Amino acid sequence: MHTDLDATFAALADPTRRAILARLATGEATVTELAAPFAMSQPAVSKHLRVLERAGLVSRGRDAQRRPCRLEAGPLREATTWLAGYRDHWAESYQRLDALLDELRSTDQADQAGSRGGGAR
Amino acid sequence: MHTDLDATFAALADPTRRAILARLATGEATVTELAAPFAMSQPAVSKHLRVLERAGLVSRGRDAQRRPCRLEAGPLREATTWLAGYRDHWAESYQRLDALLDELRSTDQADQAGSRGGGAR
DNA sequence: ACGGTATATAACCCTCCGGTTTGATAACCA
DNA sequence: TGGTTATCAAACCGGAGGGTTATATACCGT
Repeated sequence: MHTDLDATFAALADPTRRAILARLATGEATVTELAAPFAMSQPAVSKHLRVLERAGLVSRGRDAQRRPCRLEAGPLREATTWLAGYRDHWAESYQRLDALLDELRSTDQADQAGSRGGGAR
Repeated sequence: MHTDLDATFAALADPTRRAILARLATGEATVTELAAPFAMSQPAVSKHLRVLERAGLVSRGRDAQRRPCRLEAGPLREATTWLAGYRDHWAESYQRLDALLDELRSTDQADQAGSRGGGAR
């Protein structure tokens, strides 16, 4: 379980991969679809997908040549469960973090790039 | 903003650093105290602390020669806020998460005075 | 069977990371 | 003043990470 969190957090530490996850939150997508928005080669994106897959954050099916990617949110839940262990500390330091969090809530949307309305906002 | 999450998740991706945070959750500690449980040199631990400090997860005071470390949970909250954007996806496949979600939701409402939509499920 | 599309693999860069050992800095204690 | 304690800084090393280009693989459509 060490290792799970290791892989999960490491996978989330890259903005390209977080953007891929945000895109996948809107539904399945192929590798080329996922690669399109980025200014990098297709193999680079494939590597990112491999990292996400190894972390269990993405699974892939098969549709002819295409290999559609799907979000697997299990590891995200595990990560959140781990973070929840520090909830009390957020609360302690909350008052002086108030401003920061307000700012964060607005900038949050940019990073989540259209990842459906349901969540944090 | 990307960079914050980059540094935060990258810092959390190492089990030694997570252990350090867990230790600091119980109160301040000096570098040597933090280094004691680990089978690695003190400079290695200092390096980990620097990573945590750069990520804003740890701050340090000064007590004579000692440089006590203190947990700063702000980035953890930031990370959780990001993860919360995927709440709906966890919920799809994991009903046993209800307890955690309820707990988180009630905290959010208390802390943020309903600024966040309660619409998740 | 052929050409095009979608994706993976290989080989190769360069940088960053986690660890080491050694030596420097700074503050206490006598 | 000298010695001890606590911590940092520098130099180094092996390996992993993120990127590239070029090439192979697999499947479709005709």
